[in-house]
Amino acid sequence: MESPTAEAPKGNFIRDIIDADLASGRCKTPVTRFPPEPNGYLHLGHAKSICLNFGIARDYQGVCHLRFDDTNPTKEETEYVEAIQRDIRWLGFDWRENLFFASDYFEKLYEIAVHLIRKGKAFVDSSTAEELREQRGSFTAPGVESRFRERSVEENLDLFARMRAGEFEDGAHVLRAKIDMASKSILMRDTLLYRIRHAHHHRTGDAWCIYPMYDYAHPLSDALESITHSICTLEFADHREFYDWVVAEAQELLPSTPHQYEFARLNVDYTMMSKRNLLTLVEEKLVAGWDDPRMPTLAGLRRRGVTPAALRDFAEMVGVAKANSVVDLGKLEYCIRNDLNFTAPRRMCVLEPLKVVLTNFPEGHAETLEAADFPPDVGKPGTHALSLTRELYIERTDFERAPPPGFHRLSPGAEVRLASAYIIRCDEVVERDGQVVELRCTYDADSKGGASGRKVKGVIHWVSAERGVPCEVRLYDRLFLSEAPGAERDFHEELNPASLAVHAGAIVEPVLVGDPAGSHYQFTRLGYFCSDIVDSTAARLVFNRTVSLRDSWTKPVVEPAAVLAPASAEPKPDADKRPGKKSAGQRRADVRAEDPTLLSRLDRYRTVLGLSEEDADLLTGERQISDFFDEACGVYAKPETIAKWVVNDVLREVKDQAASALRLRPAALAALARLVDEGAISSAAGKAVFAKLIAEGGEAQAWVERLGLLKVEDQGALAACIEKVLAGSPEQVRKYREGKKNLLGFFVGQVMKELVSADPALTRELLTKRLDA
RNA sequence: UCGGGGAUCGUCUAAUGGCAGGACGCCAGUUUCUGGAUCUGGCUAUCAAGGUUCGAAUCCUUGUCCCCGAGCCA
Repeated sequence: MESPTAEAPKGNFIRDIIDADLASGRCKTPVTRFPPEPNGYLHLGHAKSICLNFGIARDYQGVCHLRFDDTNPTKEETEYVEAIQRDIRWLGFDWRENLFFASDYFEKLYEIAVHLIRKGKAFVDSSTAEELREQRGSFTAPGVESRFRERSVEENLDLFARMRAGEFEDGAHVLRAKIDMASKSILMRDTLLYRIRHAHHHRTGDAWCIYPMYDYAHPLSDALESITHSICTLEFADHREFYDWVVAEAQELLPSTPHQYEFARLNVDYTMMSKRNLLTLVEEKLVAGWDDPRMPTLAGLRRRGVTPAALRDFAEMVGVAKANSVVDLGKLEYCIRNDLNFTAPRRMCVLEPLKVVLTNFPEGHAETLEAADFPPDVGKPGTHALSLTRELYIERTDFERAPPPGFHRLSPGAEVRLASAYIIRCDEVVERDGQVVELRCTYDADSKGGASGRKVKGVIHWVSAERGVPCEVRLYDRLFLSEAPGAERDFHEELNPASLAVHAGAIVEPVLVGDPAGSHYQFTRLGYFCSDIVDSTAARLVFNRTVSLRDSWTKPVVEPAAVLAPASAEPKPDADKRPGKKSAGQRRADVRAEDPTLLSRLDRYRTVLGLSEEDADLLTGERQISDFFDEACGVYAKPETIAKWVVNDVLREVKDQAASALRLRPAALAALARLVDEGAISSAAGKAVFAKLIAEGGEAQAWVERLGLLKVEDQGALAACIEKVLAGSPEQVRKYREGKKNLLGFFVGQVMKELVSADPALTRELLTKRLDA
């Protein structure tokens, strides 16, 4: 029960890739990196990335570098560099000696640029920004080549040197890669490498006036650091092609070849995660700063009282995948509670005090009680002293003049227990101007402790009026009213006006007065709190509510989102008149239109061979496929059978290679089809042989013999195998007989694993008979 | 419109041709000096349609929907 946050890493597709790379020897130990740009504070989304990258390094005995991607001097500041390091350390990760800056590589990057120019792979373009934009083309239209594209190497070298020397104004020239302006990917259309920026850099000062672009600097930085797995978010997937291009072109000057992998960035509902918008919140003073407890920044979460362990647990819980998703804020809250429940000592604090006088308690007397720091189920020792006096405060909301049904708290004549103390009964309600101002109660002096035998349904928190300490308590709600702030409209309109509620007149137990700022508590029945690391002082205690307790009594009255007027129903532009992508079917038709042979074969396949419309279409979309099919039919004249094999199995294999590159020969496929057709081998065995033919080539018959796949005629062997499998899985047999019939597949699978040559159809039949007997 | 990436319980995520599993959430009960925590039980999913296969979330085909991309930002 002690450490609920297991933090045992789940697998994910990136770890699968690393496992495979390790197994194949592509890399010995993984080297990852976390590459923030120092232009803002780290947030929840970064936490996921940090946990991923540093987590891999930790679990594989690898290394994770911290590298600042500081290639844009106009946006980056040292303040951010420091804050980022502080936040990563706080989260619990350590880059050891591996702290890097892209700006450390500026000289090397320049050298590589010169190398590219010499190779004729880069040129200085003197077009204006506007010309560049126009010439880039669009999604549908190719770009046009710059009129500066064919400058000589010498001229490029000269110009680039003078760019560096500061001879030109900002924007006068850029260095571009020379790739292909007609590329389908806009990012490959002579990608920009360097721009002129006469700006002061936070680290290199005024040493440079040309700065590399991300697309150029990032892959090279990875390569220079021998990063093995460069993990980034999905929106960079399009950049991978250029990433590979630069690394390949600069290979001679690089110690390694890194690879990029992309995962889906974290989104959390009711939370805005874009750095740009977060900066706006800060700049417009809509929040108290980057560390405002309502911010999703690590600094804000820390100040709010969220623990690093909770964040790590959360990162683990949300997983790593490639599908865009929006995570419930409730999951984060769960992780926070699940950590703090075991670590935050219980104290009592009254937010809205209502005075209670214990009429049968002696005036001027204080009874010292012992209160447990944790409830018994947490299993942690520790107590603290608590003073009970004649006058005390309870929570105003814990009293109801006319209690609703099911109300377990105080009401006229009702009894309730003061936590860690006695049971009291409300005898009299004192009102002034229709307001309840005081409750006069009597306490049962024999009701202390569980041993008294007296039980009441309600237990409420309280603080001695004489001994309690005034304090300020800040309650937070989500900063935004809408699930996806900024998605449908300007986020300013979606700010939650009630995101901060200050209780300036709260009263807390005196024991926590000397505790250091940032101490965590559970204020009983209210939630988890943390003394504010900025504003709380000994003279004036200030607490932030990190998260409330789960509450199965107070139902949410109004869903805050409901308050928001529906966004003006702006229909998505041409959602209905989307022309539809050019389908593969269309492409096949296009190919046939150019090739009369295919066209006539289409007709022949349908009419003479009697193939279905669909198969005939599929087989005539590409000359090589059609040839393959014809050749196979020539060897084994069963067109429908061959068509099935080609359509369902061969087509898959030619997705990323040409049919002519296949090791599988048409004749071999034909022979295989015949073996299956004639019942010599089962279709399952056929698939196995097919896989071998694809991987290694050869003849079907030879593989059948080598793998021992000839169908077993001996039913005795099969029956014995079935018995063995059933005996080995009594639990499954029981479940099957109880009605879980789809376990049949499990049994067939077991038998096939045991006896590869078994006929699955027969196996299934025998199995069914045996199990249903 | 072109290119890239996706689609599994309400949410997040597993299952790599063989038991659709876990977590959050929700509901009911248990228990409790926190209407907390615990424990027990329950809830709900393979985008659609065809095909291949003894067997498909997984392979083939077609279709639908969603996200990203035309900064001298990262």
